[in-house]
Amino acid sequence: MKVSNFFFNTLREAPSDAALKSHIYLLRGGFIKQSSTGIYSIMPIGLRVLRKIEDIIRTEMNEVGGLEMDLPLVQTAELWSESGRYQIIGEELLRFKDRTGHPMVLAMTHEEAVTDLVRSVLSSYKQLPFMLYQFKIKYRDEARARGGLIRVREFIMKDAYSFHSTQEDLDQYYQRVYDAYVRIFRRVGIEPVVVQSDTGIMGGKVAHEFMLDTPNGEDYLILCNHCGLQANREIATFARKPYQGKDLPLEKVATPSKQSIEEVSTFLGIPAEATAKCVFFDVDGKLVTALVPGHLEISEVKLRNLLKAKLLVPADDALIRKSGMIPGYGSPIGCTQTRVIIDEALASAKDVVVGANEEGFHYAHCVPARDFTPGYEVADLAQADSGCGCPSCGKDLTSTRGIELGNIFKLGTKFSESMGAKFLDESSKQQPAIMGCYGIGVGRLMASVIEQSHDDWGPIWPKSIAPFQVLVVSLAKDEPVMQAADKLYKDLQDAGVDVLYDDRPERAGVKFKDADLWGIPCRISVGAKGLAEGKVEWKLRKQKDFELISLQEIVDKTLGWITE
RNA sequence: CGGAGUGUAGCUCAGUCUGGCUAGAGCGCCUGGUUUGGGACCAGGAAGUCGGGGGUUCGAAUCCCUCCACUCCGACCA
Repeated sequence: MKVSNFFFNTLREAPSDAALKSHIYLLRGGFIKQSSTGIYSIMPIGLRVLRKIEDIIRTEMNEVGGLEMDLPLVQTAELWSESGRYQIIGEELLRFKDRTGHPMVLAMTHEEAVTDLVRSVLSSYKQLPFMLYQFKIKYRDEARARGGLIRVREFIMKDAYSFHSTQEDLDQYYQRVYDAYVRIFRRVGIEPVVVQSDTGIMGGKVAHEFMLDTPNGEDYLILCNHCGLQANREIATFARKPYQGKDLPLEKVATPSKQSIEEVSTFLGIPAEATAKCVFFDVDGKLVTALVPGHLEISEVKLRNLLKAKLLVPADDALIRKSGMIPGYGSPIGCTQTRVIIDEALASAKDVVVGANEEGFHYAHCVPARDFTPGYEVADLAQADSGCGCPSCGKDLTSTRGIELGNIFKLGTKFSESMGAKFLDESSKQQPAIMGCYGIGVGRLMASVIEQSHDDWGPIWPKSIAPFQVLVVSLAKDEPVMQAADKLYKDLQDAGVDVLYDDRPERAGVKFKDADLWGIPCRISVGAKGLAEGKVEWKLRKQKDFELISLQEIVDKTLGWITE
């Protein structure tokens, strides 16, 4: 491809609404154009990167026996009612009516569609197992798209679905996909952090997320640097260090207008760990009171999973007071009208400060096991944080942020059961297929590679997914230089190299700046000086300096570099 | 959905507070010339419903009302 024939633009300055490096360089290099919030057009050079990422994923999916197919983007509401998700999922699912007034949705994921497809074909265990996958537009009506391609509304996802006759078969296959995922991310230049994750509205029990470790990530990860345990903070378990004070009788203390943990602990001169944080939730219209040690946060995901709640939101004052609790001074002591759940750490804590359920008063020296009457439940409720104990080795955990690149779920029979994707087993018994599902956001992956690989001048693509592997630049308009550059371009093309040729009559500086913004990993410059000695300049994007290579050797050197 | 902010040329922005000539600059783009190794220079040129609507006023990019779009933080997130 010649640049003079290419449709592109590069920006000297970054648009002011881009904050992340990946967003800035995708815009400046002309890879993408924003159409509206979270919706982007992909320019030719950007599509070349996306396609190369897709090819890598496709190869690895085929490697584990995947079969590529294509499912509809527009689906009927009935399909989503069958699984129950039409009712459960909120506004993120875009609903609309077709011309006949029939309720429809834009698919945000394809479990329903694939299960519908499979149930129409599946009848016997002899057909199992198999895995179907696709690269498909998803639409999610995100409350807040952000960060360029990191979080968008419309995006291409590789989604894959496997079907099995036994749990063992799924377990085994799940591990194969896990390994394939690690290979995929390594091939695009990312060493993923794999964490245990919540299964959310997908149902199922086991799930992993493949994350890019970066301060710009929107997920929080809990890691143990000693034993290697890794989990999403939403579900990370940890070893408690319950506060152990003195054995003293409960004592009511005045804490006038001190409501927050910080205010109370400062006022009483005690550490935050020596308090109990009392948080109220509205769970399907009923008040649930949850308590964690004062220095920790509640994990709403843990609570939601525990309660199997559909809707869990912070309770408003009216609901709290109606149930006999006082906001800011709440505690389970003497409370009878709400369900009380306390974190494991509090169950064995001693001498903590809790609310007195009375405006302006707290209780000191509380021993929950002794004083929380009439009753309570104990659960893993608190969100792990750096400094908490590792649940397997006991050492301190650390916290970091990450971008979720892909995930894998053991779905089980959630969809096959509710939608009737069943088969006859060896003993002629009807069984629901056991499913797994596996996703990767392609555009997000492209952006993540830049997040991890760039310098002050632009992205640095690994050659596996670069828009072109090699860029040939002519540095002068005079005939000998142009002819030599033309010939080199043709020679490289003939040798099968994926090459872009900057044949524009621009100054060298302009071409070099564009080359950096395109991030093409190898640049070969043809100039008058070098040509006088029969040489051209060879420079890798990630290196500072170039070396002179003779025209006779340059094609072989390039081929050698490509197959390195 | 809460909080904060921004909307003037393709991009970056000035002008708005304190209303007043024909709405500006740099970059980019077009024409001609001069240049030619890290975003050159000179001359000329095209390009704007000042986000939309309504209002106040002799007069609105500027003041008021309202709607919209976009960004960031938070909530939410298969």
